[in-house]
Amino acid sequence: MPKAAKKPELEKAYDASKVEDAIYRRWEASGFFNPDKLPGKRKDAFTIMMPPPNRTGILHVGHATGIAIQDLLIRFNRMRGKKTLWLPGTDHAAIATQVKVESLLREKGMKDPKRELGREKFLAEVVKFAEASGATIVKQTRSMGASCDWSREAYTFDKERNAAVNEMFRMMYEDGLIERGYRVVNWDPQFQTTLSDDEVLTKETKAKFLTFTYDKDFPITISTTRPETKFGDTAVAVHPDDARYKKYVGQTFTPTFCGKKLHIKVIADKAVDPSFGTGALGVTPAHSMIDAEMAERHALPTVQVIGPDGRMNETAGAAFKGLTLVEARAKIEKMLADAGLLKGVEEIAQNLPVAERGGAPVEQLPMKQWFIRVNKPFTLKQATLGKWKKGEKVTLKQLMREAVGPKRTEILPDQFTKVYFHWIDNLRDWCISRQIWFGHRIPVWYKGEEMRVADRAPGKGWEQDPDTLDTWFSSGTWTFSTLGWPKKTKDLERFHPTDVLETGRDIIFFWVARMVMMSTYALGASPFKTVYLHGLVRDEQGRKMSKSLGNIIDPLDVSAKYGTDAVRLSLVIGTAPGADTKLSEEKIASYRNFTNKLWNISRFVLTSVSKVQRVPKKPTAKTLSDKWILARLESVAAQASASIEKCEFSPAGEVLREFTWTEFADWYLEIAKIQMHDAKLKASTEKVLLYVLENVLKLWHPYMPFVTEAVWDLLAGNAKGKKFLMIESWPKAKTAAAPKEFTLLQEIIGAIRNIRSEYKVEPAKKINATIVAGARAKLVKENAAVIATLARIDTLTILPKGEKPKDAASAMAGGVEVHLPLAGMVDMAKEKTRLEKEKQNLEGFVKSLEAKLSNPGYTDNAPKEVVEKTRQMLAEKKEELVKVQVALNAMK
RNA sequence: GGGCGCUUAGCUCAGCUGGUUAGAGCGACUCGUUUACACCGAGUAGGUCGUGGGUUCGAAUCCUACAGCGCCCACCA
Repeated sequence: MPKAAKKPELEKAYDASKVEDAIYRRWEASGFFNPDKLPGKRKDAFTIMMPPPNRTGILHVGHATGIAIQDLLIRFNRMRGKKTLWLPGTDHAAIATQVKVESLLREKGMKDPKRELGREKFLAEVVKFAEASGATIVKQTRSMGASCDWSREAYTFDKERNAAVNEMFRMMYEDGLIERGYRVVNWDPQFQTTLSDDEVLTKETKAKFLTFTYDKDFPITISTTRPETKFGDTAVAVHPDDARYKKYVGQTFTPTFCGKKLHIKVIADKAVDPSFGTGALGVTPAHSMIDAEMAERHALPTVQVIGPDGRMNETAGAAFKGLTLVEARAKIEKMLADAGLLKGVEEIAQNLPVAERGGAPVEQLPMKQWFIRVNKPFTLKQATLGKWKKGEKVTLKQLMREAVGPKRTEILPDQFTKVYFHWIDNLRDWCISRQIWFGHRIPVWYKGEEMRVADRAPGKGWEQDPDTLDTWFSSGTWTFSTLGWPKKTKDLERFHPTDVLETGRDIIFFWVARMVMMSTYALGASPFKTVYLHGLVRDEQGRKMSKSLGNIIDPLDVSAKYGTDAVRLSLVIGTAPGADTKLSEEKIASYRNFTNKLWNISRFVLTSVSKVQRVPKKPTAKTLSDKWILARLESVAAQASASIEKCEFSPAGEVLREFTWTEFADWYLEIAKIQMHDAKLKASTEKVLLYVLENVLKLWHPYMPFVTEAVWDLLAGNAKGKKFLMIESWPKAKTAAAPKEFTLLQEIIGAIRNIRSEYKVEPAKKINATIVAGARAKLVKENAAVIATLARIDTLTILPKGEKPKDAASAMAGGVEVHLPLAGMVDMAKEKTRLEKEKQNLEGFVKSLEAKLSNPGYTDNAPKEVVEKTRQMLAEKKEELVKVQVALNAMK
């Protein structure tokens, strides 16, 4: 044990790299990351499920942002006495990981890794990679200081999560929500798999827009950018009101298009825009989802002419079979031109659908796949969202819509609620089967014509569906599969629904919506109370970070250089939810400066007090400055707490920063130096210093866990029952009015400093000051030492009100006059105009408030607090009005 | 095409439901090494709040039109 009186030795500059690892190891060893091991009675739970990073590589700065925000919330709530669970994990990310491993194997010289290795060996490679990647991610998450419960770590592809996936599939299948069907799907010819609508992006390209007829006898001219699909046309659609084509509607033609005979029915559909192109369009039900919908309305047959290999198939005719789409397109154009059928070629801008991964053009093809039906009513097995009872019929879409909104799941920033609803309204059935090897195998077994849904083979001769599930199917269960579902565990009961989901705004549809769907469906409750979305972290010029631009800021690199706390601050302060943020090393360096500032504040306090000790209770304030700093601390704690509760991390951080740097360090610390010279004030000043420091450390802990814990260790090092700052209790927060006299004191000091620089008094030279203090004489007298030191005055003379300082010439000789109150310097004419304007404004304001309060519609309907606040404001404004009037009268 | 935003100091942004003289950080400039900190301190300069109109006693804030920028969704075939 160190001796009680021994003072800590602190380095001049804070060196994060020397302390962080050890601190994290001590936190982890304490067990306090685990909610079950937290001390004290903790009734309320606070839960965050960490969005599992993909096991495709390493953490980037976006992950670091998430970790910083989530850890902030977790540490804040842990200190506030909540039973906090932050459950970490990783995502197998099916397609992304498989694609990554494939390309790694190619780099090693394999030409077609999947074919060369076969399913089993290839999967072994993927698993090996995923394991290594998972280990890296965990290590990196630790180094960011994440206080998550590693004992509950989950993986979207482990046994428990597989059980949850299978159970979810079974339930939905039995409710008729999962269905196998032959439908037009998004097909990625490069990776040979289906994609969900959300995995398809658009890319702007130029395309040839051909206008032509199928053959010379066909009466209607159509246009397309994709002539190769026209072999699959089964109709031509026109608008019902289009007079040009009315006579053909209902007729069937059998034109020969580039050597292939078609059966074309002319149909009328309101979806057709008569003003675009020729006002007629060839309907290709097999290769366009829009056309497929039209085909459904008109009972048209589907003819597939493009194969899964991205080439023309035999239905397109012998002359075209095997051609790539580009080849076929050129050939058709030439044939049409040669036959004199081509009426026009135009170059137009077109949005080409491409795969999110790989970027290959996506084809729309009819295929037999598994779908989740979002518009199909099913019978609820439990009361849901407080709106529906067990046994009622609803659709998944209804559930997803109802779960979000005021008093339900709240999305921050608010404007994303609209985006969410917009997406829900346009949502189509979700294709969940993928022709990817890496992923949860579809739990369906076939034997001849028979089909069963089961975890394991139902018997001999059954073969499992070769496909796997869309990775978001398993991620959708994340908030509850991580707690043991489908088993009815204690964790599930205690920690679900979770409190906050913090994630990137780019996966609101992919993930957030799917979690809402799965949780409301399976558990009858929305999976989280608040969704906090962060934006993209960009470089200092606002560009996306990418390897090719070489502008990537690796959170681990900069953490090593500037300290993890600095990196976390730079990601949390100065950013707004949902908005993209720009990050630069300069910004990180400025927050490193702040961590160092806090370190040095601590160093000063710890080395200048006679005894390092904790001061748990608010000490007695002996001076104006003591009163001021203690009141400010309380207000700041109240403000910061309120802001953090509302997930306003940046404002809270700014308030704390302002308090710590400007108020505590620049003002109070300087004053404390003076007070500590006074034997009568020494002991009390030390207590104030220690007390404020202790609370500053607490308030900052969620933002900068490492440096605060490091200092705490020094502060509480000798205390009995020493604990981690991590589990200390959050400062009690009340708003307290700081004494206004202190502001005046600051003004006096400022005024003298100004005069010094006005007279260009050399800095080292002390001056004499005569203060005409008037009514403030008491204040000046009591704080004479502070004024004299901070303003560097040698002798301070306080003159009673009305008496003028003697010689103006003394200023030249180093004597300075300070006239107080400062209002004496104000231009009277200007002041009068200002006051008159203010009077007018106040009168109007008072009038409007009175009108508001005399309106029963307002007083009866508005919330009580709001009405009360209005009353208070009225009283305040009336008082102000009187003051303004008095001031005006005094001027006359 | 539909939807959602943004435009405030040289740069990055705060500014909540209208209410003192519009703020912060970074940068610039001046001064200063006083034993917590130069990863620092004391100061200074810099804004007709995108433009026009409107509502109001009062507008950066509300409404409206316009201009510029961004994001999301859909694809006109």
